[in-house]
Amino acid sequence: MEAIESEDRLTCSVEITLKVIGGRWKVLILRELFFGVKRFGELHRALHGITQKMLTQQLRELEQDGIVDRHVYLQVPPKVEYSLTPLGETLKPILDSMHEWGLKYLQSR
Amino acid sequence: MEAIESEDRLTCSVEITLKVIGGRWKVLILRELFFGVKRFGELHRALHGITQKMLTQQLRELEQDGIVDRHVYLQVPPKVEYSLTPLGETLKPILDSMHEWGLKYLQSR
DNA sequence: CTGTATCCATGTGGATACTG
DNA sequence: CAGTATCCACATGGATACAG
Repeated sequence: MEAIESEDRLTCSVEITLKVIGGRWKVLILRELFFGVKRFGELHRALHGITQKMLTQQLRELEQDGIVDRHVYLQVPPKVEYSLTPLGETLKPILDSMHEWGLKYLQSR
Repeated sequence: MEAIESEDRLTCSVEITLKVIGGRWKVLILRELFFGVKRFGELHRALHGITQKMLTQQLRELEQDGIVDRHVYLQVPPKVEYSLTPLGETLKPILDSMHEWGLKYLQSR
């Protein structure tokens, strides 16, 4: 799952949404960011098992897709904060309903 | 994306939902089935570019996940109809909101 | 602390041919 | 008509080491 490129010709806008949130770790990253602003290290600790490469990669894609904002503090040691953009916030109802559906799905099996 | 196995230990129920609908062609297949019962060949023609293998594979996974129902008519030539299960129908609001979000996303860029 | 760079294993999806 | 069976290319994701 990579960031959405202009060459993409997705036939269905559902696929657009799926491409934005469909990365291996993206919904987990978004869940953390719904709680508030997080630093790189905080995200790294919160998402057990993710590698630095993957975290960076997924964050870059979310950034390119306009979902998360990256704020770099020019200091040593470096400090980078990630937060949801207004567009990113609009994903919350969808993620919530997917959460609800997932729970019901598990109960029904 | 494969069917959900009992060994899966997904930390977040959003991921469950994503796993069910996240296959390469699944949301497109679901869109067709929201219109009503469809035969294998109808789906094959509707989803331009999908191979028989992929269509079969994605349908099997949706079937295993309890989303679609497969009805085989014992006749020659064979006839197989696919439809949404009640559980599958409950996905419609989510797909609808993803559709809405995708549209707004495209407009905002 | 917050990343890059490299290399590599695996999975996912696709082309093609064949079948009950 | 509705599939299976092979074979294969590429993308995705991960381990590890290194860097500003």
